Amino acid sequence: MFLSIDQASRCTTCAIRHRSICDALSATEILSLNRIARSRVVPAGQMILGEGQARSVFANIVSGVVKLTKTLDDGRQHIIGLLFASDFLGRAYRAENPYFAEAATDVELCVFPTAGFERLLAEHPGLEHRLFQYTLTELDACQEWMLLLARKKAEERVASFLLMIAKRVPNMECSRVERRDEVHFVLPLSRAEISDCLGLTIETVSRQITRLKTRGVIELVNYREILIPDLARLQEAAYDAPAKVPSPKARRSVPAED
Amino acid sequence: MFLSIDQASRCTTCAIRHRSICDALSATEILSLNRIARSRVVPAGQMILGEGQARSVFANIVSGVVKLTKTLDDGRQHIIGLLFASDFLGRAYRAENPYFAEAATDVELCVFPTAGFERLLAEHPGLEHRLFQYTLTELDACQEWMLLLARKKAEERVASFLLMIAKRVPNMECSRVERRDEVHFVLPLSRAEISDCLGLTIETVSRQITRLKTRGVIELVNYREILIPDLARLQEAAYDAPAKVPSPKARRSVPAED
DNA sequence: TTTCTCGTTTGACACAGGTCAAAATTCTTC
DNA sequence: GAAGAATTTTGACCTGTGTCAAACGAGAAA
Repeated sequence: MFLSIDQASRCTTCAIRHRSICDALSATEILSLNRIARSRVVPAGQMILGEGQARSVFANIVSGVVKLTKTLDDGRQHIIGLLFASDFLGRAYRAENPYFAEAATDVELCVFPTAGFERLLAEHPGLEHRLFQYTLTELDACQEWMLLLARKKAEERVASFLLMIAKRVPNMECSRVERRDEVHFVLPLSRAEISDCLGLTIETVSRQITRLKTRGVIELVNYREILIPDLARLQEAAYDAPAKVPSPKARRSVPAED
Repeated sequence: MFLSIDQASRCTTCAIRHRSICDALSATEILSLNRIARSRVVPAGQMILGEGQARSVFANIVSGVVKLTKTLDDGRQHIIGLLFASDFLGRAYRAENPYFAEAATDVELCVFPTAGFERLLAEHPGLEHRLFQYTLTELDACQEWMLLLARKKAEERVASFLLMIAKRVPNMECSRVERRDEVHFVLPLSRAEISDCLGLTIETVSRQITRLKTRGVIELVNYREILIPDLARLQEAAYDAPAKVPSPKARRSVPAED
């Protein structure tokens, strides 16, 4: 399970080095992390971290997609987050992990042992600072997603989801020449998983994808492979334009004087 | 707007001292915060912080309830969070504030000027650590709420909301003697605001409250005042029992070997 | 090739929750 | 107190999404 990698070169050749938690760390901090890091490959569908599991796991996602899920005990479930390459997995300072982490695709991880990582966190304020920054970004994304779940219609949700994927999944092995504004990607999730992201059913997701296809907003190469001819049109379908200033209709409050 | 308070005694007599961000800070850190803090009272309905506003505001909520909202530009809106006494308002390290903050009830704040607070944050790792902890708790709550928005039915949502309020709003000015397990509180939000928390309409919230009343799970003293005869029953109605172990129906993934 | 399985789409129908409108209650102001 | 405004409840009806079931691929195995 643990691949042996040449320690000296690992971080210098790391593909996510400058986008992950490791960016903006001091040389000492990087070195300390490097010393305890272990590479690990997890096949699609395998559990990485159990909900309520005693201790957390800490890891950078090097490649692939990880899904984080929460479940009600009658089986209703929701994917509270997706982790892509350069994202960080693991909840510091929590005795129990509040969610369930599973590889959505084959995943490469750079794993840090729990005890060692927590020690480093205590020793290096720079590392904690970086993790704090990352957590704030997570919180932003989570609050944005709440708005989607609370107020967007099915078609807007599906469009928003595709937009999010288009922004984060790199256009790998793409045979055709890409035009400007054209995006091509392979969905890392099944329809069932997409519906668990969006608070919908499989059927509704499928219908809305068909609808977007019919309207020409997206093209399906096959079930998993999607081509976006014009990102702007998808963005429009996603209603991805939070108001800068609250509209008069929605707001009634008095502006602050101070 | 800025009340003058005796600096020396402010923190020692502070009601939220041991629950807020200020708890677990060193004497030096508390003193530094105290030095820049200003007390401020905001009447219900007044805006505290605008969405996308240039710089953030930092403050402890001393009393009252603050609502944080996000709005789509056709007026659809959602309350992404409520802040109660001892909670912290303000997003560090963000140039633009991602939400809109407004006093839901009359609110007492302990405000820290932006520049001063950020300087303290840089100087005192202990303060940043505390804020990080707080942010993690916020993220937990946010992810829990996502599950509610994605998968709970209207009645469960309303029950969950009342449960959350029952846990956080102290039973003030309660005339009748409280029995064991009996909770009594004044709703800090209107039906419209509750519906904006739950991703529902006013009418649906009203109907579900009526339904809970009919079933005897709650009692209405008046529109705003609610009595919970038995918290356990409300908890049941809220379906507030996330699975510890994913149910076989919902999960299909292979457990990790490692 | 055929057959099987799994994931996806499509169709028919039901119902939870949304929408619109009016009545009831509470709060505010005079 | 009365009058008016605002909030909440209730009712009637409608629609978007869920549910159930069947058909349709696309791979995998034989």
